[in-house]
Amino acid sequence: MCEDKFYCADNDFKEEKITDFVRRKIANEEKIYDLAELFKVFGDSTRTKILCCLEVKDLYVGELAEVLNMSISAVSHQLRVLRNAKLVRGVKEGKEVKYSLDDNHVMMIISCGLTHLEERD
Amino acid sequence: MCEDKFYCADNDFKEEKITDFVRRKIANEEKIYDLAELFKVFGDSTRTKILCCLEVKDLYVGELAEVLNMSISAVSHQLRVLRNAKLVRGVKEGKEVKYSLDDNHVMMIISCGLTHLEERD
DNA sequence: TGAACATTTGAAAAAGTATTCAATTATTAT
DNA sequence: ATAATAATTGAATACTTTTTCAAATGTTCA
Repeated sequence: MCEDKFYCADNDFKEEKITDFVRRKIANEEKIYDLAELFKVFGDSTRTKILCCLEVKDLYVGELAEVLNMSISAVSHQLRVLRNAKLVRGVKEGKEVKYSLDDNHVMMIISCGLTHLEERD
Repeated sequence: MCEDKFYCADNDFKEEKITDFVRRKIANEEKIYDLAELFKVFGDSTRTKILCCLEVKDLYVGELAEVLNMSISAVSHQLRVLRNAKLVRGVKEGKEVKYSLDDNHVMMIISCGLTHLEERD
C-alpha cells in the first residue's frame, strides 16, 4: 500500500507527486529567471571590478578605463549592462559622465558573495 | 599650482593620481575574479532553479530533471558546476545520488538578490 | 553473470557574450 | 563654425558556455 504516495511520513506531500510538490513550492519561473539575469551581471570580472571601483569613489568613464586598463569602449559597453540592471547610474557633467552605484544592495550582494568565498576555503 | 594633484580638497588622495588611489583601495584582482566566478554560477536560470528546488527538498538527479523538464545529462552537467563551486553536495544512495545545498550562504545570496529585485522595480 | 536502471562523462553543435574597431553624438574651447 | 575631447553605439570577431548525443561507469536485482 502507498505505492503512489511518496514520503507518506511527511504530511506536506501526502498524495502528491514529489516533483509536483517541489514545482509548487519554488518561486515562480519568471522570478527565478530575473534572479539569474541579475547574478549574470555580477558574473563577469570586468563588471564586478567596475562595481568595486565605484564603491571606492564615483568615477568618469575614462578614469574607470584607466583603472581597469581597458579601452573606453569596452568599459562603456559594460556600463550599459550595469545601467540596465540598475546597478549603476551615470550623470552627465559637461562632456564627461560620472558614474556611481545606484543602490546600496549592490554592495550587500557583493559582501554576501565574499562571505561565502571566505568561509568556503 | 596643484596641476598634478587631483581632488586636493579631499585628504584621502592628496598627491596621488585618482586612478592609483582607486586601484589601491579595491579588493585584489584575484578576489574580485573569484567573486565573479561565484556569481557566474548563480547567473544561469537552470542552476538557480536547481538551487531553489534543493532549498525545498533534497532531490535525486532524475527528480530534478523532471521538475525542470530537462534531460538528465544536462542537469548532471550543471550539478557538476554547482558541486565545483561548493554550492551543492551529492551523496550516493544505491544507484541514485541525492543532492542537497552545501552551504547556508547559498540561500542568503539568493535572498539578497531577490531583495534587490523587489526594491528595484 | 547479465539485464536494467541512475548517473556521469566527453566531444560536438548550438547559443550566447565580451571586446575591438570604426563611426557617431554631444559638449567645450578657440 | 571648427577642432578637440568624452562617451556611446553597431557590427564583426573571438571567446565561453550550455545543451545534446552517445558511450561509459557503477549499482541492484534476477
